[in-house]
Amino acid sequence: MASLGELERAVMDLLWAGQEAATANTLRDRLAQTSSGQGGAAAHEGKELAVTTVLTVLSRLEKKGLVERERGTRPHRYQAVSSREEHTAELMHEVLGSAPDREAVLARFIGSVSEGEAETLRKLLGHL
Amino acid sequence: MASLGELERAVMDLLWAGQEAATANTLRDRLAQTSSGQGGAAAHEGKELAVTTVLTVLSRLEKKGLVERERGTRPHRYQAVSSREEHTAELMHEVLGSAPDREAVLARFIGSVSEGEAETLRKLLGHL
DNA sequence: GCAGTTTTCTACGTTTCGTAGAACTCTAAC
DNA sequence: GTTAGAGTTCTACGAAACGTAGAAAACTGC
Repeated sequence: MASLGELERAVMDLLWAGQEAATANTLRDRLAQTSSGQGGAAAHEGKELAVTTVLTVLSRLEKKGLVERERGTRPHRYQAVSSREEHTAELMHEVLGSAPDREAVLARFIGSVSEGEAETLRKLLGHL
Repeated sequence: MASLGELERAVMDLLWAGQEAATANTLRDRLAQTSSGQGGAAAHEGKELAVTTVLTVLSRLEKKGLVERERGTRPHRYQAVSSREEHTAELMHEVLGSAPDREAVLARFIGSVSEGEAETLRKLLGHL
């Protein structure tokens, strides 16, 4: 129960991009616009989706614990529970966690990281 | 097309555990045995599967690029394309790769790694 | 109270995965 | 060289996840 579908991801991308909570309608509009400019990460191009579709997806994302909704206001407002970075990092831990030989995996992982990122990691590890 | 089903994972676990290529029959037998001892990572307990089931799963894993088969010998022999560590590390890169802010993700990731592993990482990074 | 907006319920088509029978293809023994 | 048995491929079905959305219910402002 970790991976997202195409539309689910598109919605999360919007929620992660905009810092404020958004309504289903807003999201539907943004989904329709995305990718009109140039090739972003939008698989859902100019497609005009029904609002109910977006709502269904949002409910599913809520059930998965990725999205939180304010039920107080009438047009409910939705927002990501954690930032994209937090979520991605969590996912990485999930992937890593299922391995009995974590250190060996980390070794491979580090082996194929760019020098710039390696430098960043060194700094981060120094702080511990 | 990255995540595995329960049975697919069980099969991969066997292929990763045994260093030699195995036949579908062998795998079926091992799947049946697993977990008789104590709680391993075997969701597929004493269940006796049909060989065709195992073959289907192996074919799917082959299509996904996780498994390789020797077609020369008659009972085809199957083996993992890459080690579990390689595969897991690759998965981690996949997860990370989809993020625009890789460094921020790495920061979060490192932040929640055990001290022992941090030490390992420091060593590995020193070698670059 | 009513019209419009918003949310929930229900549903259907597609894909993935567990599962396996039926049919086809080898190989070894005769 | 034919055949029986082992092995592989084809085909298929049920369950779950996901994209998609209409119908119905709930709410809000007038």
